[in-house]
Amino acid sequence: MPELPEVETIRRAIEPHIVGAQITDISLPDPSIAGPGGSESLQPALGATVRAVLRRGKHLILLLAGNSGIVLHLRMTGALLRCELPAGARVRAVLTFSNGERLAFTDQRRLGRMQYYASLKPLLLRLGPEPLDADFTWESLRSALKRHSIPVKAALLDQNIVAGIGNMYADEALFLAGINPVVSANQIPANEIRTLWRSIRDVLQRAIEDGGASVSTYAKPDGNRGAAQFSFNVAHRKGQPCPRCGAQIERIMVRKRGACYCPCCQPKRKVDA
DNA sequence: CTTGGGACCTGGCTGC
DNA sequence: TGCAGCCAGGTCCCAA
Repeated sequence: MPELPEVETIRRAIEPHIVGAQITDISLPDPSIAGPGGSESLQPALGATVRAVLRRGKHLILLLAGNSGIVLHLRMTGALLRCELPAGARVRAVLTFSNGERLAFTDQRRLGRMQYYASLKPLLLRLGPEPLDADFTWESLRSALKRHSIPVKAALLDQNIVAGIGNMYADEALFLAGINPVVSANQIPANEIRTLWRSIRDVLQRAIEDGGASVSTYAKPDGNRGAAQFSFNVAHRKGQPCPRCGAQIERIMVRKRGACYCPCCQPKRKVDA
């Protein structure tokens, strides 16, 4: 599923091809992708020039005039392709540009969205810090987690606490930090939060370098698959051996979401060393 | 303010 | 074999 590394991979892949070009056509085979406003809500973007391609959390943003833009969210099964469409692709929207470029938004499950924002400010302010930016410090993570009694896994998925982390990378970051997913966010000692902070950044950075993780429908804009899934320690590896200790990886439900972890490397209570 | 639950969505899987 | 029903999970909305 597209999380921060997948969206960042897409951003880097399309940016050089559409910055400076005008949007000459917006076709919506599935108007519901634009939300309640339907096709008409995207009309203001017609003819506009793409000034930059940005990412904020899991949102992909085509920055247009002033503070306006088109915001895409791929949710579960969305993909953005500038290649030949695979057979059976569920095309929900097609953007055509003045330089001949064409981007197809495919989305099997129709949860994805592509919407025009006259001002991007509310969206940008609503989300938590970017985990790879300098203002995301371990102290800022500590103060955010201090306010929450929910399981730390649920806290990492909360886009207001930190933006861009989804189920896969939350599991991976917690594994690297040796933290059990059900531990309350405000019960984690400072030294472990520092380790978690570093793990979050390491996991995301490495996944970007690998072009994202293709575990289901995710593909890069050129149609190729990412490679980050080959480096997973616990995510999507239920029943397989932990790469660190060999114990069997378990899958439990945390707040209605699946969580994969190593019961040996991520104990609820630390044993004295 | 925080927390929890349901809704959305559909291909793939499970079980009768 | 056929099919009902569950499951995956990111986000929004509502209630407590």
